[in-house]
Amino acid sequence: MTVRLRVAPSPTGDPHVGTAYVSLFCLAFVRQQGGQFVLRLEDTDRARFRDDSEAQIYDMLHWLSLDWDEGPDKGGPYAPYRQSERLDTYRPHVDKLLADGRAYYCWCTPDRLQAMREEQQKRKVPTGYDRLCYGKTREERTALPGFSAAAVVRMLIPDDAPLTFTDVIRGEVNAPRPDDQVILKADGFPTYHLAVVVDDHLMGITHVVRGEEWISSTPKHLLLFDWLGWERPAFAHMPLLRNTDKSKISKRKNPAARLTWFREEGYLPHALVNFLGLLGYSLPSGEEIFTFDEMSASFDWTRVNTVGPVFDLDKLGWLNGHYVRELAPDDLVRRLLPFLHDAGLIAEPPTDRQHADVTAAVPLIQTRMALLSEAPALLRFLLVEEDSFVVDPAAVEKSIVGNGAVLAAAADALEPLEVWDTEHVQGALDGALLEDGMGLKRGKAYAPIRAAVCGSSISPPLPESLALLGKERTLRRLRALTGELVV
RNA sequence: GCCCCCGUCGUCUAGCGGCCUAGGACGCUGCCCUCUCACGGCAGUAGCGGCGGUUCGAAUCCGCUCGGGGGUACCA
Repeated sequence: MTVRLRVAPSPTGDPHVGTAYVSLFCLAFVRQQGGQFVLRLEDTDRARFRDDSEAQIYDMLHWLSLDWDEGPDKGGPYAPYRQSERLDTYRPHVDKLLADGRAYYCWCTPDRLQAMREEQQKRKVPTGYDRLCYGKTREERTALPGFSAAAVVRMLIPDDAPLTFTDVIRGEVNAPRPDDQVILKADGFPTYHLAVVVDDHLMGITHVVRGEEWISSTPKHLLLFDWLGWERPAFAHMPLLRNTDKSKISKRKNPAARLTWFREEGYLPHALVNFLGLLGYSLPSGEEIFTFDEMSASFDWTRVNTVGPVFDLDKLGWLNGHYVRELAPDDLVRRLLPFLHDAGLIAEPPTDRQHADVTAAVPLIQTRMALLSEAPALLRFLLVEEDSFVVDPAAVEKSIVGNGAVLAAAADALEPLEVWDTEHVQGALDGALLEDGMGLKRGKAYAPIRAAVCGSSISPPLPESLALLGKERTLRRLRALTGELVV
């Protein structure tokens, strides 16, 4: 029997990091077992529906190479994969439950339900529907208060509803006793609870993998599977990703809750995948740097933790830096180009000169960034339009004031160079400024030059930087600051 | 309020009764390398929430307690 798992995001806004997290674990298992992974859109909430969300979900999962075998975009034997297009498939099951006496119509208004809950809370009893509508015809109900013309359908939860189930991550789990849950809304759409059960069964899903937040509604699903005469799937409730304050990760408190944020900030997709695999999970080998295939090969649900991990950006940054350093230089160049363009440093597409400059400079900055978005600051001195070049005032204050003589000496030493490369530049500089020249230590000598030419007190190695910059710009920047600042 | 889940360094984790005076990683601190910043190398810092049991022996099992989280919707 082949394993079939699914991820079921709701297109309600920016794709959520939890979708990628759950997808990764599903896929690790599916690929190991040779099963299928289904992408299903749970778009039954018309109020929160966002039009562009679906395309973004595809985009981000593709970016992460978390690919599905069946879905709304690629079809499959159980199409359609959008719940909004499956409305007809839910209705017969509702009718069956109604006919079997497992569900009933309810005409209560939202106001009445809210008042009822408030009153229950005041009395310190569990909140839940009071079954005012149960067993009544529409006509009988009309006479009572809080009547609404549009009816919903509710489950009739029996006293002996099963509350225990086996979770492949947690073992035996006790879940709370459910309320008479609405399964069909007044607008004719099913609620998540009905739709998920019907679709999971019809699509042959063998393992329901979802966030821990769903544990409390699992008994409703159990009941539905049983009532409809369907075999229950296996359940795996993943730990919830957390904000720093331990609350469930949210877009409001944490930029990392939005998947698009990672790409915008210059994280590498395989770094993010590796990091997500580290949250609530560890490989048997103890290795922390691993690929999807390595994770998949040894994947085991029982190794998934039950505690919700805090999403630690520091560690992700370190991992990203590791992967940046591992990139082939031309690959890094390709990934850097969009960031340099967004910073206004290069054209789109880049000129040959710009492309050559970036290619030559990449080896100098590869160990100097954790995120791709840090590249513009590192390469600004090289790529900026000459008349836009400015020296950071803090660097002027710190390294240039009082060192005009060093700049002048450096310019004089570089001026006659015929061959302009790292070796010759460094030779000229050292000859003029170190023991055979001004008698300075290299650190002392290079600081003002670095500030004047690179515009900052931090830069890639100096001789290499000057070699890339070229003689003309180097001398112009040195001369621009020599005169007025000599003490 | 009611119900459920969970509890090892600041963070991610290893541990599944003796191998633990608790291991690794990130972070942080110091040192080395060094033209700045990084990278790299080395060292250090810091934890089994608490209290009772069970046991010859508990981070590992049980109970209570405290703490955290989630659910409690015609949202998913």
